[in-house]
Amino acid sequence: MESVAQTAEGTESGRGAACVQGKDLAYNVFARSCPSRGTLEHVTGRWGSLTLGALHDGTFRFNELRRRVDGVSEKMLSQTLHALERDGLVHREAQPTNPPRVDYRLTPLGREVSERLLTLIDFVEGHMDDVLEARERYDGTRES
Amino acid sequence: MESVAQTAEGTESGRGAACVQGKDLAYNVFARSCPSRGTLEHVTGRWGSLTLGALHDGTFRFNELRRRVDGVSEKMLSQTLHALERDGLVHREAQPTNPPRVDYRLTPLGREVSERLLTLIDFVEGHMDDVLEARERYDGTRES
DNA sequence: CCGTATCCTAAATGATACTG
DNA sequence: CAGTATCATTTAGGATACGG
Repeated sequence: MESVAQTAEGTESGRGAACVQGKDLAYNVFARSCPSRGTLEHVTGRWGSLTLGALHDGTFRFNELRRRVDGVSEKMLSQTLHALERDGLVHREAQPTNPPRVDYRLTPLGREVSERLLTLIDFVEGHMDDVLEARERYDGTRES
Repeated sequence: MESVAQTAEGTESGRGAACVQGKDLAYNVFARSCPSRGTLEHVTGRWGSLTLGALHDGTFRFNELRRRVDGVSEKMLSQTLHALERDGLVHREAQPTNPPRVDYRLTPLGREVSERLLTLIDFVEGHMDDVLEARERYDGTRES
């Protein structure tokens, strides 16, 4: 009987141990080697978050997405889309035409994720002035 | 007069161009080199997201945090906390005692961010079974 | 206890070329 | 168009040692 992750000592409030094993609330990103941590990284990763955010606006082809996610390379977008498709967040539909046409869109699950992600993104964007101001204060009290 | 980022062509719906310059809604993570992208990465990054999530539960000392964020190294936690402090999301309070005692907690802004982040994290954790199932389907239709 | 400094490895990313 | 393959480079990350 080996416990999967002994995150906290037990005295504190929230989110301790417990990853998988049993019935309900079993996943815990705070525990190393919990599969949910990997998925969270796909979702919140540099390109994953932007790709999910872009797909929130509709259905797009590969190169359309590339333009919407400014700065992403072919390789990274391809890799990101594969990971999100594998996790069941993105649906890929290839038309057997010539030239080929491939459409990407969110699955219902992916839509729920991107909804919550966009809530976060919009909040951050909406408070960038506060962040930039905080940075100036932080940097100001330390110039050597 | 050089436009900062020509993300989309204009035909599509949402989130095109516009980063900074003027009055209100000016930041756009989808544009390369928009400062909000950097902050989003601090917030959603591998250790940033877990650190903000851990701090949602209260005030913690450095090594308490290290235990809560299972697997983080001293170096990464230190770096992460500095970035979050600089962005005005985390407050650091050092007592001049011996041995030293340093407490970390969320700022009001950081709390709002972590709230939205946790909404996302909890959703992902709550649907890991769906994700894992999707992965099996994905992998199943492709075993060479 | 709370870190920083250093060194080193592994992973992520970018650039380029090429295929169906 | 929609990618994959390969290679070069950058960056993140871990281990360790040391200092306030």
